[in-house]
Parts: sequence; structure tokens; C-alpha cells
Amino acid sequence: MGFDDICNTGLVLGLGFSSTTDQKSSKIAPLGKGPPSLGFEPSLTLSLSGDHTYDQQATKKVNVTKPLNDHQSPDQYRQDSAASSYSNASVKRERDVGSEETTEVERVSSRVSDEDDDGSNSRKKLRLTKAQSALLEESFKIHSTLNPKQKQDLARELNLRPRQVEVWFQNRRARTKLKQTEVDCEFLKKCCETLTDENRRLHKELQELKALKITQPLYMQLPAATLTMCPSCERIGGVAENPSKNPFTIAQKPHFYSQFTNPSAAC
DNA sequence: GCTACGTTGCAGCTTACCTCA
DNA sequence: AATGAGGTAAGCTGCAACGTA
Repeated sequence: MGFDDICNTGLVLGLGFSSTTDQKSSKIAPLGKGPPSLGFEPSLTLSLSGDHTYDQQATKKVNVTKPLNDHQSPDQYRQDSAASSYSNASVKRERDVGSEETTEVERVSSRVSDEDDDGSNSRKKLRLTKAQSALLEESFKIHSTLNPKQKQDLARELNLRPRQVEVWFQNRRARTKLKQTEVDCEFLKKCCETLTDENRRLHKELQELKALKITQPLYMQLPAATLTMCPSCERIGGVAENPSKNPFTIAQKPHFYSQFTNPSAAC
């Protein structure tokens, strides 16, 4: 990557050709998601002049030659490799480890100590091992948020960075919330369906009542035993022992009364 | 006490990578 | 082998709470 311009602002603006196979990233805007194209294309880059991390990351093309431990499956190796190669590139807000300088030192030392850097400038996709996930889940069950000390301890125990633990918990909380939202949504859907059915049933009942009202007074259709007189307003009401069997439950149907002429609110 | 400012943690949204059907 | 969908780690932004000068 040829940087032409080094100003005393500490920023480096580079314009030139770069191989797109290693996905040099512009810190101004993320590259598109499309597949990497082969060959050389014009590139514009902006970075800190003293930023060895980015420089190294952009230029260093290391293939993974780390020999597998005999106890590691290839998949395990891949996961561990990815975990240890946690990329700090373009991490704008690194708050877990003190000052910027400290962070930078950590980045470099981490890079140096970690042999799995594949050199691609693309965002590393860490896959947590099953053991790591299990422990994180266990911790999450105990407390869904971590205080700094808990975060540090957990990170040390998992051999991860505190930031990774923090991100995991953030995402975990988000997933939990999303899941709960989905459950709530399902519940509300069911409620809506039930109410719609009920509404439909009541409409139908109303239609039937209206039809009956046209032909004859309602009380004439009911057995005498089911008719009762409201003691307050002296109106006839029906008492259904099983309202579900008798759709015409007059007593349940509220009637209007005037508080001036009928002080009783019992019906 | 009030204000301005910096720090920190989190939520919400988004991006990018990985896996699998 | 290619591809689209889903899962998820990580980035970015905004906000609120808190401490400090």
C-alpha cells in the first residue's frame, strides 16, 4: 500500500492501486459486501500514520501455518485460532483497557503473539468454542449484566478479551429480548384471534336477537322459569343456569337506566 | 448549587462472516 | 460448486448516568 501523503496531522491519505483480494479497508466507509474481486483496483485509504496495527494488518499476509495441536480437531483449531486472532482493526471505542496507548500496545503485542493472523483486513469472525459458550451461558443465567470485575474475571477465565465478553453479553441480551418479543407477539396474535372469534360470535348473536325481536317479544320465547324480575327496576330478565347453552341471556345484557329515575345500579 | 465536559455502559441497529441445507 | 437463509460476533451511534473540575 503506497501512502503518498503523510501530513503532520497524523493522518495518512493514500491513493493507489491495491490488490482487492486482501480487502484493504478504507476507514472512511466500509467496503461493499460483494465478493472480493481479483486483480488490482484503485483504492483510497485514510489511516493514522503511526498506526502500525492497521498497517500491519493491511500489508501482512500471513497464511495460517500454525500446526494443529494433537488434541485439537481442525474445527477446534479453527475456532481457537479465530478466537485468538480477535481483530482490533477499526475498533473505535476501546474502553476496556485503559488509554489509547495501552490499547495500541495490546493490539500490537496481541498481533505479534498471535500467530494466526491471516492478514486479511476483513473483520474477523470469532467463533466461540462450545466450552466458552457454555461458560458464558452459565454466567448469563446468573446475571445478565456484568460489572467490570466480573467481566475481567470471565474474560481471563475464557481467555478472551473483556470487550469480547461484553459484546457477547450485549448480543445475548438482545437475543433474549428478541425472543421475548416474539413470544409476546405470538401471545397477542392468539389474543387477537380469540377476540376476533368472540366478536364474530357476538355479531351473529346480535343478528339472531334482532331477527327474533322482529317476530315476537323475547320473553315469550323463554321458559317461564328462566325469567326473573329485577327487584330494583322491575324489568324482566333471564337467568340462565348455563349461559353458554342459552345464547339469549337477557340478564347479562345490560340495559340502560337513568340514575334519576332508577337509583339502583345493581342491574 | 449549577454547568460543562469526559467517561462508561447499554440498547438498538447494522454489517460482515460463517455454517448449513 | 453455488447459493440463499439464518446465526452471531463485532462495529457504530445515541442516550443516560455518573464523576469531576
